[in-house]
Amino acid sequence: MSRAPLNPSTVVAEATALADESGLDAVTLSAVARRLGVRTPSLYFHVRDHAALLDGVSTVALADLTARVARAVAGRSGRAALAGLLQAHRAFAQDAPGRWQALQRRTGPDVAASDAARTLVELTDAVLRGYDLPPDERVHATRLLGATINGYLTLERVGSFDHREPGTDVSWDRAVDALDSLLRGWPAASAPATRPGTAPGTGPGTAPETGSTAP
Amino acid sequence: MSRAPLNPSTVVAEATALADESGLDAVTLSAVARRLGVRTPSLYFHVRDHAALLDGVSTVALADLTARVARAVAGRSGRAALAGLLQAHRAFAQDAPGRWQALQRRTGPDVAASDAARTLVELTDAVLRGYDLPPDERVHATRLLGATINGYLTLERVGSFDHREPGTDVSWDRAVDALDSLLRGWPAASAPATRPGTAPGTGPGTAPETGSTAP
DNA sequence: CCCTCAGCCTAAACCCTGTAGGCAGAAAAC
DNA sequence: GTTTTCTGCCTACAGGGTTTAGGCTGAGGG
Repeated sequence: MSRAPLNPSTVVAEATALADESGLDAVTLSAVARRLGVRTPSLYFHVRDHAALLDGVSTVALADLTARVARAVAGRSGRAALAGLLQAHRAFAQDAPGRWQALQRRTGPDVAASDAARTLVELTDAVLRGYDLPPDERVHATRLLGATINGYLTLERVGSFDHREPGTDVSWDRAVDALDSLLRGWPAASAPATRPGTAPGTGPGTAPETGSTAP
Repeated sequence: MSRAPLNPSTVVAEATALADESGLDAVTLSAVARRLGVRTPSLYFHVRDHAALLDGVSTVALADLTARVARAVAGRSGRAALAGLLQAHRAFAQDAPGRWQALQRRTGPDVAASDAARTLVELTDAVLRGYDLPPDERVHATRLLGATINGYLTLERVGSFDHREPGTDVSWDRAVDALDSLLRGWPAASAPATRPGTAPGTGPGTAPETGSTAP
């Protein structure tokens, strides 16, 4: 096997492949170096350290997820868009488990500040705009939605749902219905003390509250 | 410092304390041995391996969480019980972060089959019985509830909510309202093909779908 | 007394992360 | 052409971790 020169994206791609095959815990510099046919210290020319390597995987993962979500919600609104959004997340977690795991960790600031992170938030907000939510409630709904997606996929992944019937596909369908129902009938805030400065803007510094992580 | 003889629960207790102080990743056999004033290999008389040590922490965590939930929902029903359940989880995650982390991992079968795990499911089901849910929908609601709790606490912990206002306490309150609203108005299943064998029993093999993990 | 065993120890194999310094070849400068 | 620079790899090593194997010691039992 002839050895092409390494570069950072090659190193990250190999780490990403390894993560999806064997889980994120298997991504060590040693293992990646072995797969690339070099000695471990040689990788330090291309990635700063182990955490930077994992941030690279997180970045790839975020771009992938964002692209999937964009495709899934394009041209849809209301429940169909919501279902698309949710299913994109679940399919991502199932198709690329290592990449998905890479989004469950606390990442460096570059990942949180990336364009993909911002796009993902915007896409989620776009889905929520199909529901008649008060503007200052949108951030709460976004967070709850992201929490639910992530929580569900985590529990599914670690087997928490394996111990009783029915299988998780049915519960997933029910969850989509439930979330749609919740968003259509989002409860009014009981306290009238709304703060004047809480517009749910998605400014450029916003990392996704919808499933990926931040520093 | 005189050295009392070690035993498995002492070793696990030290690991638990270390987890809460420095995070679950800091729990290595070496670190625990150092804190106990013994050499690392000496721990193998008391715990089988690293995974078993972490399972020990998970077991302690589960018992703690279950006790907290039991206290929080006792004598309450409806929204108050739900709020108590949710707040017990959140307080647990904040008071004992390492213990909480220990419940986010895939554990050995003993943890999933423990009495505490079963009790936790039963307590959650008891809370849900305060809502007018069809019996065969209860499992879906339980899973969604557990997913949401866990997802929220995870995202909060890794800082996903740090990037825009308002703070997460407000979103938490809104989430409690939202979940209460959802459970009160749980959507009917659209497909009439209910399977005949799907009674939502909480048999003794049931591990908690409400936040802890399974093998 | 001797034997057993619990509960610790050391030694060592193997793995990982990261730093320091060295080497070789290609490209740029003279 | 030669010399210099730099990229991109290497080895060596320090320091940390996990685990197995075998040894030692003191207490308890026969």
